[in-house]
Amino acid sequence: MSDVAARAGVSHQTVSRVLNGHPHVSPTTRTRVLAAIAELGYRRNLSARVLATGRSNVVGVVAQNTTLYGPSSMVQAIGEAALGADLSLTVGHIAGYDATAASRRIVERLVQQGAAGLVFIAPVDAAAEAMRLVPPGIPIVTVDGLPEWQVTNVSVDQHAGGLLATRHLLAHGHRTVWHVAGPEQWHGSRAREAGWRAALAEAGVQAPPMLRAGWSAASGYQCGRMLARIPDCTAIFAANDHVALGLMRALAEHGRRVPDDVSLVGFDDVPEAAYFHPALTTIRQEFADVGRQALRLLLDQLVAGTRTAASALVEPILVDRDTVAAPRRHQDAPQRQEAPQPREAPQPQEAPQRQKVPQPQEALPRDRSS
Amino acid sequence: MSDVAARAGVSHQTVSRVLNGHPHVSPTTRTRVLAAIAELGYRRNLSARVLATGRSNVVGVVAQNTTLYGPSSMVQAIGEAALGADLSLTVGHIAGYDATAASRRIVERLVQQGAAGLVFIAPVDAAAEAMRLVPPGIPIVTVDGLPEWQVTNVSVDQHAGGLLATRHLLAHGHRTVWHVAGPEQWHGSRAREAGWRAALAEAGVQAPPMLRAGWSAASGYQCGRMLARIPDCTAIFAANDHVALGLMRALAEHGRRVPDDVSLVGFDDVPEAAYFHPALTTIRQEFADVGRQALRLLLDQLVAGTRTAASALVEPILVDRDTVAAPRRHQDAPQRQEAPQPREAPQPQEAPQRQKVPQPQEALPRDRSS
DNA sequence: GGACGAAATGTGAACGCAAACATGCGCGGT
DNA sequence: ACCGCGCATGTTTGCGTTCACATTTCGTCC
Repeated sequence: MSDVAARAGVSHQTVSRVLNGHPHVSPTTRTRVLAAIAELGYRRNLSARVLATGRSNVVGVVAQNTTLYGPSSMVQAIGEAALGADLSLTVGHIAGYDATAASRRIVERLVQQGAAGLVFIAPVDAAAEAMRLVPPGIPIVTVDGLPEWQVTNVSVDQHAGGLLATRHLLAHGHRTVWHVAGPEQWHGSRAREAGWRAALAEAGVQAPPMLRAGWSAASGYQCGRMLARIPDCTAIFAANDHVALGLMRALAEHGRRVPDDVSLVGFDDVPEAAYFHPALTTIRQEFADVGRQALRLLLDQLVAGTRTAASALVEPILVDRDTVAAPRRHQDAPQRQEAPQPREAPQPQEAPQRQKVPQPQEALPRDRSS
Repeated sequence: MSDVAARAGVSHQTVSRVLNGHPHVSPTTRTRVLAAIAELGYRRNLSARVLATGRSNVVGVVAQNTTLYGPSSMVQAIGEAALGADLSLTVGHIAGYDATAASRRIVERLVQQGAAGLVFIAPVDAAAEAMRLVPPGIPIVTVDGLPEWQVTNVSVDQHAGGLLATRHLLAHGHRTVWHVAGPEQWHGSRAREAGWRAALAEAGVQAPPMLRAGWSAASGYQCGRMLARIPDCTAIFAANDHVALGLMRALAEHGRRVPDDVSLVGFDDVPEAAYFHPALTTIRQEFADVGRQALRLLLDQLVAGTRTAASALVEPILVDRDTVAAPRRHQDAPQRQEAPQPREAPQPQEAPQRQKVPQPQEALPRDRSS
């Protein structure tokens, strides 16, 4: 910086003023300084700046399972929003599911780095523990956190999602709705389950036993192998879209057609859900919206200078596609089970009127993979 | 720090020594200092440290399209490897596809932050441009970069992947293989296309016209609507698994069965590919491996203190599942096209011997979504 | 034309740490 | 008994900024 000052024939302080856009700098010196900066290829040292000012404009994000669609979408959205707010982002990626030690290290580092604020993507309790390590002065926002943590939180209303899915299935005339839930540790799983139970209760039907899956197609497949053997099971609410995919495969292998024999609702609305076979009816979570709101709430705290306990809920929406139909008449079902040709096609063109082009304007903007 | 020193009854320098694990500190003072640190909840200021030492242990990652499976897996792997190497990671997420401006800002910031090294996930040219802004002193590794950039690079051997896929289809007796390519700007797309052409050439067959898709199921679906009308098209090599999914749907809607009427090979091996309907034969990219190698190569440069131009190639592997079969005899095909019942089921249980359980031990460890 | 005030610029110190150098202590060897 | 060496610790300085304050310059009003 003093090199620049020397070259421009001014003091270092004037250079600093130019750099920070302070007033009381004459246009001529400003251009002279700017020219010197350009000629020397000078870049200000952010560490020194942080040291001198005591504040930084970096926001830390603590996330796990960032290969999953939800977390990665949210991190991406937070990143974009941060860029817009002229903040820089440091993302700490926690490996694996249980990760208290890893998250502790990450938080520790983020704090030492002087992060101005922290966003915890905390769909499981592990992340909450590390939150204690954050000095009270620095603002926090959780995503998918728990209200009892008493910090600003934003999440999708998972309970409403469970309600939506279950009601949708019941409205088509199903006696009851089965549920393949996600991992127990995830808050979202529990809330969706609660929503499912609530919808069942309000319809006055008893909840069938619940199955537990991971988030993967593989675990959905395992659950599906069980459910396919239960003739009474005509409607399933799946933990997420990939679990639904695994379910569909298992059902197909057992000759149970979707949606003719069993109806299915997923969760998330991953971009490819519209192209499953058949196209998946699902509950859409607007992850990008969640990420943006998280950053906004953090920003609010940053300018206020204090932690708050505000919160935002993003409403999920039902995306109706081809995996939900009215159940077949009850007497048909056993008849079908005893049919000699057990391995039949799972409904491809049998109901051509459902064969709508899967809304390209809806699915196109969201590209995945490779 | 001086507070700690005062409390422990030593000088600040001794505290510093303890913090950095320097020798020549007696065990008793060490424990005393440690105790004082714990009591005071002291945390060293990383900015000051960076300022004083001139070196930082943060690695910058410049990435775009981090919601895609590939990039997110790689970022995740880099993050885990970095944690292991006691480095911290700053991830700059570039929004959208064209992003020279955004990447420039991100690089600028990373450099100012004093990043010790940079990883560019650069599957398109946009990222390369910003690479010029990095001062020559600081090491760079690109992922999916181009050899002519003259920097250390690691990528999956996409050419070999194209070769693998095309040869596999040809080996099953297909006259030729069609290709639905990914976006032209992506280096990987071009390399896969080249591999496809090479395999075709070595078999002495002419390349059919090539289709261009995005990475999404939606764009695959659009391409599939065209290909489904071409009776000669019996084998397709898809840009990636999601494109393959879209293709499968379009083919099914036109009554063309996979693999009976047309065989299909995808790319990536996303966790749910084994649960597509039918299970997708695909080329697996070991993204996590790529990420780890990238960090290793960066580390090598960090200790060497110079940029190098080493590089690593990760070999893709063919994962054979249920979407590739021998083509039907030629006289069968037209007969099928003229059949009065045009909308028939796309091969569910007709070939039960292919109905293998989709290797749960392979798909289980990789959980996605929500 | 002088005084006053605002604008423009400069000066010194401090931020928290680590590196280099300086000091004090105890030990063993001749 | 003395010297010298190595270990343990303290002191000083500087990293590149910004901040608070001091100083100079310029325009303007009476």
